[in-house]
Amino acid sequence: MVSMKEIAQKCGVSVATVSKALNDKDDIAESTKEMIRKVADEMGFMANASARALKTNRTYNIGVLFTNDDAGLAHDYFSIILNSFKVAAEEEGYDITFVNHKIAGRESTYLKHCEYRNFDGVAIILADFKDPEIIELAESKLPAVCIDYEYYNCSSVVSDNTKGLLDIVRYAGSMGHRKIAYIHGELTDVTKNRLMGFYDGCREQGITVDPSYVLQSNYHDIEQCSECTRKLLQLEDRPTCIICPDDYSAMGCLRVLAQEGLSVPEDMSVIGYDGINMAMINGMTTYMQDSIGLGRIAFRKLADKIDHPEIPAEHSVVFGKFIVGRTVAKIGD
Amino acid sequence: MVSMKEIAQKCGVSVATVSKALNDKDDIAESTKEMIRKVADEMGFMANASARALKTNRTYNIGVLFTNDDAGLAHDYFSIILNSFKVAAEEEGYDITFVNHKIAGRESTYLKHCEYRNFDGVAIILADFKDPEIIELAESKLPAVCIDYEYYNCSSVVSDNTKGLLDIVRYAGSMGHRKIAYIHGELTDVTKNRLMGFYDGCREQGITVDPSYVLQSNYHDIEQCSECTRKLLQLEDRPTCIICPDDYSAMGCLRVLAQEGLSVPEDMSVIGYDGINMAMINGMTTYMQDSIGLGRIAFRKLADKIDHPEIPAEHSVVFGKFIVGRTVAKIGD
DNA sequence: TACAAAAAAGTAAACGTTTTCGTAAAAAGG
DNA sequence: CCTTTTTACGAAAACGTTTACTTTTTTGTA
Repeated sequence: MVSMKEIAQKCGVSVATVSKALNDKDDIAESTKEMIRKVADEMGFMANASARALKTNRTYNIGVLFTNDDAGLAHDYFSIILNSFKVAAEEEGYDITFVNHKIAGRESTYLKHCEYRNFDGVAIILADFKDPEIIELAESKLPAVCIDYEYYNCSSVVSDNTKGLLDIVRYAGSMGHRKIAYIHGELTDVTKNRLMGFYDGCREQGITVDPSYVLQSNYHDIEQCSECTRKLLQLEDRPTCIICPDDYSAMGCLRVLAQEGLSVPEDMSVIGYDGINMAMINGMTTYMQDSIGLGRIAFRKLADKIDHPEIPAEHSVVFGKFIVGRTVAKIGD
Repeated sequence: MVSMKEIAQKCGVSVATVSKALNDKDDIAESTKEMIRKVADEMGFMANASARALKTNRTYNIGVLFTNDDAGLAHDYFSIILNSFKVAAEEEGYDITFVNHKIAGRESTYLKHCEYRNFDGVAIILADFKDPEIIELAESKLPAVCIDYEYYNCSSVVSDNTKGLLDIVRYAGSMGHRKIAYIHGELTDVTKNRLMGFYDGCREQGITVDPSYVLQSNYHDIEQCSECTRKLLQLEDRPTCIICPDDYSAMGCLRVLAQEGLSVPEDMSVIGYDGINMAMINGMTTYMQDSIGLGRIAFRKLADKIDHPEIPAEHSVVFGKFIVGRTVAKIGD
């Protein structure tokens, strides 16, 4: 690896001059800069990020927390957010590195890992938000941004979950559905907001919610959602429309319906959530979250926080879009 | 950030002793080590990766090349490989950072980026293998491993593409199919091997391949695959079975068949490739690549190369598994 | 021409580690 | 009790940058 020292020698100037020339400082003559840049190119010079970081306390590297549980990077919804975050970050010269809790092979904490790597900031994209280690990280001094979760002094970007469910229920209502079931995910903030939207929507339509129509499953869990679907089918007074926690677990719902010989949407209407690729291809009626927007805005928030650590935490909401597919029937005429 | 200097002061020893104690060198008394470790813990000490890297020329950071084109990180097949690579790497104390060709916001090359960040090695997981920048990277001194592509002096891990197609054709043959179409991807090494397996299988079964049954599409391209499917349907003598480039683009094939009012598998059999989640859920007959194995083995190869740069490039093959789904009918009885 | 001001370049310390080499003290050997 | 070996630790240089400060050179002005 050729270093500034070698360039300095070849150019007959000091190392400081080389550094300043390559960083385009204004106390170096333009002619000297050009000469140095030319030689640096010829010699195939590349700065050393470690040395630079050591001196400047800035790595231009962002930590990303993305759990390996569940589908990990293959998660159909969060992987898109991550990709969009990555694209935005690279656009502005940041690299991204995954945060884990090992350092040099031995156990550590997420926060320690970030300190070790000197990340300029961290994005908590997919994680168990109740994990004390995650909380420690979010509440630390390190600039951070959370996706789909709000901590007190950590910026966040969340989807408009309340409106999402409201739109869904309104649509179902407009199609004549009065018996609407909602299989929701674990009771996180996201779910609570969606439930709020669900109840609001029902109230608006003058629908009294049958408590047995509201079931708890888990996000991204096909089996659980299948199980809940079976329960709904066993009810004396079946719903006519089932809202699933997300498009992926909705596959479980669809499978059970197929097994029971029910066709969608003729015998049962189904609505998903997220707008993942597979759902769109298969004509699922769903609420498409703006995952690309989520990732991009999350990066922006984080970059702002890195540049201006004094700005207070901000909580942004990103709006999605209701998608009319082929899984909801018009009924009751 | 508390540094070794502060610990040294508090302990009344030198910085060198602190470093050696924390790195468990054997010229430090056990009692001293314990004392230093205790104080370090109390003070919340965390080493500085940049400083360490500067001194040791080792970052324990691996660069991962994963293009943003196409689906990017949301790619149903490669994201699983990446995840498995990530898990394996983290297991052994490596971090992973994405490689791009920007440094501090200005254009650069992939190789330069790796030099800048001092990666110990690089994994080329999803990329345009004909891009000169990628070739430069693969052929460089930097320890590297490629997935699904072979360069001369770069280790690689590839899937058993020939056997994959052989198994597929054998199965189709065993189900009575003699008119088998193959929509393949771009003419890469992967495709060439698959074509070899395809022709081998046909020969084995005594099937003369009708040239109009072999069409070129692109991987992961639903539209192209739809288009090819339409072409096949227009043939006077239609095939009875269509093999698609991959499970994802097979969705295009299925959609066209549905549009034409053909049911699968009664009117047309369809076989995919990859064994992605969506395909498995939907009962697709396909060849499941061992993507988890691919990622894990790729990491192992890379780690070995990092530890022993002198070992020559190795090319490993990972075997997959044929999956019998519900998209191929038995015919001809 | 002389001198101040501005421009250009250099000096040296610092960032936080690791590691080689040196040395004092302790232990072992005779 | 003296010499040799071993053990435990420290001093200092080095990794490749950046940057505050100083020095030298050039330019401008009277």
